[in-house]
Amino acid sequence: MQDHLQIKMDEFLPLRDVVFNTLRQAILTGDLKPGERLMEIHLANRLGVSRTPIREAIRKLELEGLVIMIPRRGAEVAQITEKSMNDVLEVRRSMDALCIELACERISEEEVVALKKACDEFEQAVETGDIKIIAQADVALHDIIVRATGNMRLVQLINNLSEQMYRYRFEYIKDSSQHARLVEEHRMIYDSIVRKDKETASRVAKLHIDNQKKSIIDQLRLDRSNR
Amino acid sequence: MQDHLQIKMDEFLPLRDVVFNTLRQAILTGDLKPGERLMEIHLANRLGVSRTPIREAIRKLELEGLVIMIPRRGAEVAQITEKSMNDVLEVRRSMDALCIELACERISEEEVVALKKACDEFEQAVETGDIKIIAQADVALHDIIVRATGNMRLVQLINNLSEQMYRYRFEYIKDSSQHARLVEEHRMIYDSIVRKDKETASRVAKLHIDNQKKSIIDQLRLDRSNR
DNA sequence: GGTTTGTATTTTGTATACATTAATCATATT
DNA sequence: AATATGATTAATGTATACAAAATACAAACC
Repeated sequence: MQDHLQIKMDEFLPLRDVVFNTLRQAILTGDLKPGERLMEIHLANRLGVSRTPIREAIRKLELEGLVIMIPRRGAEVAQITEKSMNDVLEVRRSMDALCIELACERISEEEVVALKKACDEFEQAVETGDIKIIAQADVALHDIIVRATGNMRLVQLINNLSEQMYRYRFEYIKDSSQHARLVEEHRMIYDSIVRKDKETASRVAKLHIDNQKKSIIDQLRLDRSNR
Repeated sequence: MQDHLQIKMDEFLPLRDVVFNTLRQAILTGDLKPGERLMEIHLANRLGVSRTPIREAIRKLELEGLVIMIPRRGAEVAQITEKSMNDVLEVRRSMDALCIELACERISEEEVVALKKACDEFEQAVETGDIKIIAQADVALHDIIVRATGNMRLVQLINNLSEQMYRYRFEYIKDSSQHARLVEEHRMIYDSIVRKDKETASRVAKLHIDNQKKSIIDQLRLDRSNR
């Protein structure tokens, strides 16, 4: 683990939640790598807190599937296998389709405007060529759709599933030959939501995931062979 | 909280997991009621352990959505609102459809046999008229289908969603006028899986949830008005 | 050489202690 | 009488202490 694991003090959150967010972020960004052990005293010293909040944070990470517990040996960052990624993508594909169908039914006028804006901003982001900006614009756009469902449980589940893909998504975005396709897909999604065309919307959403799948899995394989 | 909250000692599980399972069960069975506070010292005394494993169990229940945390006030059993139940059912409906479609593709010969057996056993369970036996047979049957997907993430997600419905499911099963319909639906599910007819299977799975929805929501309303 | 066994060390699992904040309740004041 | 206020109690948040298990490593043994 490189040493930029640092706690961001949020004055009014319990330490356990601060630690939880910190570790979660570290895992998602790859700062803490799969297989790496999370040793309590170590983390406690590094983050300048006691073991208690560390342990409580780990319990949540455990349930979230980001770390696995080995009894009497402690926690380590969960390995992402090809199988587990396929499982995630399979569910995500279906949930995204559900999201967009519900969005067709329930999206508000303001949200349609926001979605339009997000589409335009994504197009601009693509033009900058900056991966981080593009990824951020992509998240913002999808977030609008997910929230438009009004289903908070669904929001939470999608977020959890997205987590698992987080690290590997970048490779797809990096591939600039896909950018035109992405912009086009987003516009199709926008159009079909506006037209309340659930059929098309759902098809595009699934296609959207299918397109990402190959590069995510490739990246995953590459990652594994590099260890 | 009535006083049959008791710990079941599993020699080789960490206490936090034993406590987690105990509290989880207590919440699902309604032994711990929505809104009821989970006070650490009380629970610790009652279960004969210290606060530490209690707290760690609560962290997991928190992420699972079964309890909510109020800062500096502690945990209480999550209220199940009509909205949150609708959200759950909406996602569950879609996931069940996914499950059964995947099962069509991937179910093994042995699992088909097991599913047939589970169907028959459900029919027998219905004949006994015993709610608990029927509910159990129902769970067993659905479990086979979910597992037949081979998607462990999906299994985990469906289990989490089922939790939320757990308490309220019984009312539907109690209504014996629905029994014939249930048996019929199960047979249709079995048939369509054997024929690998994803279209029909998916439709029946959704219908299956839709049929349960009304009585679950009714029960929820009744539950709320009784407090 | 390889296996085994024993000891030291590390790490987790659990309990407890201390600090801080929230809730309670009685008393005083207007 | 109603509201404020202050002391008391109780609960959570955090840190630390202690016990037990796992690991690592070295010496003894075959």
